[in-house]
Parts: sequence; C-alpha cells; structure tokens
Amino acid sequence: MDIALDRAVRVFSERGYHGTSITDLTHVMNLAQGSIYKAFKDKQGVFLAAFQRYRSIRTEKLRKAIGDSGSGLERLRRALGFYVESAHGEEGRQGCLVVGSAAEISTFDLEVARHITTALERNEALLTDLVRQGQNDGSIPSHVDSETSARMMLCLVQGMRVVGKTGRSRDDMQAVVDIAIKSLH
Amino acid sequence: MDIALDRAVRVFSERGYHGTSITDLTHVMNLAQGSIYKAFKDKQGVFLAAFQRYRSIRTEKLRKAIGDSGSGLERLRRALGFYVESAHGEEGRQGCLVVGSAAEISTFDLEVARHITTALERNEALLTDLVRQGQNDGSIPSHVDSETSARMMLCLVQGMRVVGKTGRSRDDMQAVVDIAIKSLH
DNA sequence: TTGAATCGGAAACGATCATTTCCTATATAT
DNA sequence: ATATATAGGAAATGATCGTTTCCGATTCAA
Repeated sequence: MDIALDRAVRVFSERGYHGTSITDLTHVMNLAQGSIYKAFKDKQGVFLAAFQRYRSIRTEKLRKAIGDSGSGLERLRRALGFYVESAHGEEGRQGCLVVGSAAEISTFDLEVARHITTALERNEALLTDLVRQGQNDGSIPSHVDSETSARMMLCLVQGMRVVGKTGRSRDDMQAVVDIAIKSLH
Repeated sequence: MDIALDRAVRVFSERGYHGTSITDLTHVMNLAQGSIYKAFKDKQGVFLAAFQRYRSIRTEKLRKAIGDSGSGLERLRRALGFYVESAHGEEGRQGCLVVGSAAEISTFDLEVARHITTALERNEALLTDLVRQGQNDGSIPSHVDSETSARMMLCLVQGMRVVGKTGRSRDDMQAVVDIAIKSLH
C-alpha cells in the first residue's frame, strides 16, 4: 500500500489536487476505483494519506541529510543541500506536494488547510533550530536573528521548488543556497 | 472587459486553473457561459488572457515601485518591497497567478507552459538588471555574482508568495527581504 | 416599417467527475 | 462439502464539467 501511496504522492505533486482525477489515481496506484474508496473513504482521504506519507518520508530524509555531526552551520548547509537535490532535474519538475497544496489552499476545508500550514510551520521550526544550534556552537554569529533567517531560508527553499518546476540546474540552485548561507555572517 | 479579466485573475490565483470552473468564472466575471466562449474561445483562452493581463499589470506596478531615482541597491530594495506588499494579508492569501500556474505546469500544453516559464525568466532578468545597475553605480560590490544573486531573489520572492498563502505578517516578510539584501555585501 | 445583424445569455449536450452498488472469486470456518 | 466473510474490481449513478446551440431582445440599415 505504501508503494501505491508513493505514486499518489507523485501524481498529486505533478498535477495538484484538482488536476488529478480518480481515474489518474487508479492508473498510478494500480487499484480499481472501488478499492480506492474502500481503503481511503474518498479522494480527499487519498490526498491526506499521501500528504502525511510525503511529510514523514521527507522529514526522515531531511534528518538523515542533516546528520548528527558537525556545527550548526554545517548541518544547516546540509539541510539546504537536501533541498537543492530536490529542486532540480526530474524531481524538481515533479514539484513539492506541500508547495502545490499551498497554491490551492483556498479550495480545501479547514482540516486540510491546517495540515498544509502546519507542514510549513514545522519546516520553519526545523530551520530555526538549526540556526540556533549554530549560534550555540559559535558557527553562526549570535547577532543573527534566528527566526527571520529561518523564515528567509524557508521562503527560499519553497521558491526553489516553484522555480524548479520549470527546470533549473543543480549548480544554479546550489549557488543560490551558497549565497543564502553567506547572509548568516 | 478589463474588470472581468481582473476578477478572473483573482479567482485563478486563489483556486488554480483546475480548481476554477466555468461556473466560477461566470460568477466573478458577470458574464454568461455563452458570452465567455464568444469572447475567449475556451477556458484556456480565458486563463491565458488573465495571465497576460496579470503579467502586464504586475510589470507596470513593479516598474513604478522601482522608480527612476536612487542607486541600484535602493531600486532593488524597492522591488523586493513591492513583493513584500503582495505577500501578506488579503493579497498574500490570494496568491500569485504565476506561482499557482507553475505548480500546475505539468497539466498545461507547451504554449501555456512557455508563458509560465517566460514569466519567471523575465522576473529573473529584471532582478539581474537591478543587481548590475547597483554594481555599476557602486551600491553593490562588483564581486557579487549578479546572476546568482538575482536567482536567489527570484526564489525568495516566489517562496514568499507560497508561504504568504498561509498568512504571514508584513513585518515578517520585510525582515526576510532585509536579510536577503544584506547578502549582497 | 421591415429585415438582418449583433449581443447576451438560457438551456442543452456529451464527456468526465467523484462516489456507490453489486458481482465474482477466494479464503476461512464449521 | 457448504456457508459465510472478505477482497478486488467492473459497472452504474448522479452531479458537474467544458463547450455548443439556439432563442429573444436590441440595434441598425435600407
């Protein structure tokens, strides 16, 4: 079932919620319509399950990319590098499910909207933590406003996912991130 | 007709292309379905007309915000300030038609996709010009990579429009932009 | 005055949508 | 061996979609 959900993640990321039909989902998930409704209740149920799965996989991968070693600045750099990897090539064009969902947020009910908002807030909180860790270990100056810097990084990586939809190179994205890191000095 | 198109821009920005039906368009544009089809050929025609109008209005407003006076850095600052104004409050939640369209880009034909890609490229070119003007008049150091900095600003402002959909304050957004400006030193 | 052209829009059309119903096959329990 | 439960999915359903057709009102020209 996880494989089916992963494919649902992919098609929702590519096409958005409204641009994806149940027929599209049956094709990518290799399930009939009746089976989808038995497993997920309705289309929004599939979407929410895909969204949660996307969130948990991405968080796990991000934590692995950040690692345990190194200074806060190095770990922030690795976090941003993780986003660079996602923002170019095939994965870049596929897009980010959170960004795509935020673009359509006004069409969802409050429950779904809250999931989307929470996802962004959690990303921001994680980035804030990294900046603070850097300030604690001296790799990031303490005069830096950790919340604003984290918010800047959040906007930047979300924007990289938008621009990545139209095709950009890995080097271009990495250079962008390098400048952003410099702003912390 | 321009008023009708402005309203089409708004509903497409809020809901995306696929989240907006012809019935939605008839309501906001105060035109019957038959009239819409006489004026625009089809739904995609309405969308493209709205997209062009959005682009031309935004470019005009941005140029006015940038102005003619001041250093390149000041004009870049005003450009980013323009985006700050768009990224919070009611307009922030409405979203950006270019960002929303980029999120759904895989569902469009090549003609529409090219319009979207071109819009991002033109934004980037404008920002690159501003950075270069700053380097020419000495307000931005010449060691700064103008293309990468501009690309960073592009990603940042697109990301601000994504995050702005979930509601952010003007001050928060302004602070983000202030840090980005600092990265040019 | 009359007929034709134009305009705006109501209604219809065929297709696709999300969802439900019902059928067949398989597995399990007695 | 038989009956019941479960699983997967084909087909149907009612609603909505994007688009087309056609109608009535108004305007204009002869």
